[in-house]
Amino acid sequence: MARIRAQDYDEKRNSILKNAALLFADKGFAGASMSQLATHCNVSKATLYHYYSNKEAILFDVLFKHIEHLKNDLAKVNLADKSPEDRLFLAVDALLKSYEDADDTHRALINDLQILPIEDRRKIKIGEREIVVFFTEIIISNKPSLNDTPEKAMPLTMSLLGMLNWHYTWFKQDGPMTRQDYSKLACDLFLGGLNSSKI
Amino acid sequence: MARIRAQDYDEKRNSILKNAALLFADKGFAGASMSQLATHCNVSKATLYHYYSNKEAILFDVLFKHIEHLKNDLAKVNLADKSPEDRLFLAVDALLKSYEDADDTHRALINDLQILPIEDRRKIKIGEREIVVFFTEIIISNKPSLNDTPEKAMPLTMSLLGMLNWHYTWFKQDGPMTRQDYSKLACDLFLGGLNSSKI
DNA sequence: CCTACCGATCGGTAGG
DNA sequence: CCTACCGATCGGTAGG
Repeated sequence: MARIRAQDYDEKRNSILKNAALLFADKGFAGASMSQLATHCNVSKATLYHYYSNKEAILFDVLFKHIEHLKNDLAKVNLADKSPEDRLFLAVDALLKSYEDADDTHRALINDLQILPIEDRRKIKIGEREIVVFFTEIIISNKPSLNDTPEKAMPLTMSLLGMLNWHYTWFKQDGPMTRQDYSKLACDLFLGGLNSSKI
Repeated sequence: MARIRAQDYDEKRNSILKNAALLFADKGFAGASMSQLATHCNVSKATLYHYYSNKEAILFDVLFKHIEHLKNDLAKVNLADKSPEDRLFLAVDALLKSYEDADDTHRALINDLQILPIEDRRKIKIGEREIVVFFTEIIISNKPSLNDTPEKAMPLTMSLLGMLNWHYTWFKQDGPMTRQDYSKLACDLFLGGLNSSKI
């Protein structure tokens, strides 16, 4: 009989990731200590080193899985047989929804990515770029003439992603506007601008 | 005869602020040590404590002066006798220009503000809110009907500021597009959307 | 000889 | 404004 992993292996690993994201987001990578993380996870510090070889490996796993999660949620959206406008709305709404339980990880990505060694950083950046390309293609399907002015496509995509990625700084969970309301507003604003005479 | 300050007092203080912003932005507040900062400034660690009572006081000064600088640059823009569209463009362009030599400080503000104690944080937030109000008023002058739907004005303002504040993550100094080019594009996109039928 | 940890402590370095 | 340090805590690892 083959040896098996502890039955709560995945559960514990997920607890480490979740608490690490929270601590990294709140105190920054250097400000969050392994001791604090251990306390938050109700395990010993040695246990953390059983799951991860060092602190950086935890940060990498947090950020990498975050990007994978976003990519998965976007890939699940069924865009076939939809109008270009609907495709944009569905993608924007899926991204904001995917951020919903990942605000900590989102903040850790923005604040702490540069801590990682170049090679790890590159692996994260590749995933980020896939998401950018995903949105760029939808945007171009909404304005095919962008194929003639490719130098405009990137700044326009980053303008939309700027709106969405900045969302966490001001959005109030218990305000009058839901995340889906904002998806609609951001899409209307962006598409209205994209189709105006000046762009 | 009254005692005078060292003739290079301001120069040295500015060097501390500039190098601190760079280190905080690159390594995060906790990851940037006072020893490293002293080395970067070519002074001893004790000298830093002559200018600032502790590490947090340096962070506060970096962030507070950054906001003051942004507010000053915006206040200098002459908006009188300008069309609403021109007012928005001038304000957006002034903000992006003000960010030009302050990318480090901008990143420190985004990453490390929450490190500060609540009272200091509040002082920074007050300044940020003044900037938001400044832009909200210009946006409303471009679409007076927003006075009837005030719940839309804030998310719209934050959408514009999201584009501008996210700019540092993708903008390349030596790319084909200048900051002023992007000011124009962001304004056209935003105004086009603002004036479209859906908003 | 493995996996899954624990209490205690290492050599260095942090802010002050 | 320096050298010389401190109490404490850091990330990481020892034996069992």
